[in-house]
Amino acid sequence: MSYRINMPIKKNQGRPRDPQTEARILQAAIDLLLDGGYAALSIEAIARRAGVGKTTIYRRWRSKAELVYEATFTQVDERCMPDSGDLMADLETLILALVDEFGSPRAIAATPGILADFGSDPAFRDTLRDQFLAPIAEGLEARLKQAELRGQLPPGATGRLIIHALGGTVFYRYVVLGLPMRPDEVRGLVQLVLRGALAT
Amino acid sequence: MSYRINMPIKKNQGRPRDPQTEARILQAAIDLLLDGGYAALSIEAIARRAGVGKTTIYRRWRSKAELVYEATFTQVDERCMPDSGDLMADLETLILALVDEFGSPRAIAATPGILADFGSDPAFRDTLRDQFLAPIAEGLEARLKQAELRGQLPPGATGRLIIHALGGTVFYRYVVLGLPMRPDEVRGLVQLVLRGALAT
Amino acid sequence: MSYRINMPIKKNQGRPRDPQTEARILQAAIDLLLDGGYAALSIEAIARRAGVGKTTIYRRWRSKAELVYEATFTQVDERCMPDSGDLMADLETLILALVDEFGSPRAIAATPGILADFGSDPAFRDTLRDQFLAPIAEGLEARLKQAELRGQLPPGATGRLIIHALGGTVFYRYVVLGLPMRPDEVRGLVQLVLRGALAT
Amino acid sequence: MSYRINMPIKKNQGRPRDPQTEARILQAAIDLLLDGGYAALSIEAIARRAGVGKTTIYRRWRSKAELVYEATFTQVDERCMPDSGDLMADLETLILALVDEFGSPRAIAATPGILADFGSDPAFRDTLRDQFLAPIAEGLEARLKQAELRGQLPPGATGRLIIHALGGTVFYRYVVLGLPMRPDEVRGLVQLVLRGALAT
DNA sequence: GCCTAACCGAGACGGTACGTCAAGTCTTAGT
DNA sequence: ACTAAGACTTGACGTACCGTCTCGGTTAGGC
Repeated sequence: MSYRINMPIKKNQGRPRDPQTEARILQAAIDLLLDGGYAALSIEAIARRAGVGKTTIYRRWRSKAELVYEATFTQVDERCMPDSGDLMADLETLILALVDEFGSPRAIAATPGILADFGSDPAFRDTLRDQFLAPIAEGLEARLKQAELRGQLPPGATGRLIIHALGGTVFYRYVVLGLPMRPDEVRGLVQLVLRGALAT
Repeated sequence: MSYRINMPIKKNQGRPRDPQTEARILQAAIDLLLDGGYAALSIEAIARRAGVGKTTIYRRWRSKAELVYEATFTQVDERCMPDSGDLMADLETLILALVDEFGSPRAIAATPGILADFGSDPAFRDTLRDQFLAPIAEGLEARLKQAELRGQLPPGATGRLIIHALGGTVFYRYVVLGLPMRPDEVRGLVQLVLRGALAT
Repeated sequence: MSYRINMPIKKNQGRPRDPQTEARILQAAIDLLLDGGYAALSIEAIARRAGVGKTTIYRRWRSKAELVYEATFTQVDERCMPDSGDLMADLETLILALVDEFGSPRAIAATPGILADFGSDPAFRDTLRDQFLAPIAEGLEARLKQAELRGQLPPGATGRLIIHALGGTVFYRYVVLGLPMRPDEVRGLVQLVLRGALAT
Repeated sequence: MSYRINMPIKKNQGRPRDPQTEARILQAAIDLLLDGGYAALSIEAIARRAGVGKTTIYRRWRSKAELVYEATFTQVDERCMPDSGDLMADLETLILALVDEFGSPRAIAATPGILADFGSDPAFRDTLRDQFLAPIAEGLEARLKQAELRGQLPPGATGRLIIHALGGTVFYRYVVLGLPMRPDEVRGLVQLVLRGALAT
């Protein structure tokens, strides 16, 4: 269910893992990420900085990408779709939150690298999609469906398209172009897409 | 102007470069890219397969990313904005061409890696933007401006947003999700965005 | 007195050691020694094969060398100098027994490694000399002294030299050259050395 | 022909190996051997001290044992059998030279480890036998054969036995017991063995 | 019938070294 | 000046063991 794999299999055998160790590793990864970037990041360096053996890292994460992913995106599961009744306002809130998360220095530093490593590994891409994006997308999709039923949106299969257009634009700005999005740009984007959907 | 750097400095001294060598290197890069992915690609392997010294490669490209970029995206400059008078049809044509290019196996294999390597190098990101994206974006922007003047689009600075929304969605589908876009999805996207712009 | 160290300190407190555990460990060591050699032997592997925790091994032996030594050479103390009156026959008997012990597959596999590990540890070398070689050497020396008194050997300090020549030749054949000694070669050796001593 | 393996195959292709590099590596190995012993020696440490990449070492030697062997025993080929007419004096000279070589601190530190590593590798043991011991043994054997023809030794196949007894005793003293041999002990050994052979 | 202490298995932990791979630079001989 | 080959230093890879430690749990004798 989790993107983490090396959970201990048997229940309570052996010395239990030190929970602080994990925090130290993740923090070391973030620190190094911020001052060297993803490419300059190595498991060795993380281990060195965290004061930890390499095995201790490999015991927990299968690859640099998974480790950095966990170090970078954490609040994922807590995010949920707001529902104020005003669809456009809710979408704006959601995208602003997305921008907030993707616009953080650590996310900017980490995302392209993670994407590249996940690109060659389908399982990892699924992880990303399921763990990180799916929750948002599902909440959003449900909200759109609901809006459709309420008559706020015309019926049709535009839901997925809206999601991809909103998410894609944000990704594009941050990952490809490296240009942050101002709040008014977010509002403009939501208006553009939502009006387009309404006009269908 | 070009992302290629190591042009011979002095004029015509010494043995001239073998023009076939370049082709062999690019072909080797493509071959290896297709069956191992970007991460499994190394200058050494390319040199080995092309039957070429490593120096010969380093003389021509500054990095793996630049080499792969050139090997992957070539028809770039030749593309231009169609102008049939029907804006929506023209946009559809353009995005279909973009999808065609991004959807090719070699582009799918190369893009995330190139992006990651460019992400940490601002100069390289500019290269990408200028060489690859700017020509499209500029043509598109001009076309939109023209449409605005013709009264086919309401006045306002939505041009850049439209471009980012269109490009971003394609990028998101191919690079992040790994899902190809069908022609009808492209048409849906163009309609969504354009109608949104019109409704502003 | 013994090369084994970690005997329980306090008398009979706590759960007593399971005597079978020791046997299982030694057996595991022998098995692994026979199919992988001394170098491929690790405490971890022994523990794994014996179904035992590593601590259980470290509680009993200080090092791999000590463990393997005990696993390999066991009948040592029981051997004693034969005394039939015929010195040459007795020596032959003794050396044949030595050859028997050194020629066993497990001894061949273990000896060079043990020697190497003991080489850097003077205390361990003494252990080897005292525990393993000294009993033989002493019995032999006494026997030679006796022969001297009986007039079967000329007086002089050749005793130790004889011992080293006999032991060294066996060692050289098995450890250095890896060539087994046939019984007739053993007889030849004893004759050579003893006649040499008599001719002094 | 040589125990070194990774000689360049093709003739004069590529950058030639720096001859000084080899010397630096061997010297580093000797230095570390002398103050830490064979067991504490690692390829990494040698590379570090020699200021050399690990690959540069692996390019030249297959294993630590081969490298140390070359670093330790070098004058091998130059040694030859003296022939003064006096067999016993010649043997004494030879064994004194052997003692000299095996008694050096570096040889004492290296030999047990080399032997152990060679023990599990038959090819390496052959190397040792052929490269190092065979030249001595052959010269010695020829000399003994000659002595036999001259009537200085009784006819018979005692040659090999004599060689093993002499060499074995020296090995035993240095490698197993760690006891140096004094010149008078060497003389005693030669006398013992040679008189034994004469008495046959 | 507890208590205490040692035993035991499992496995986490910080290390060190392994042998391999690729990076980018340099140095040959030859074109 | 170009080329192919390959030596060179550097540094990271992922794995294997080292010897120590920390758990839950067992097994005895002494109180």
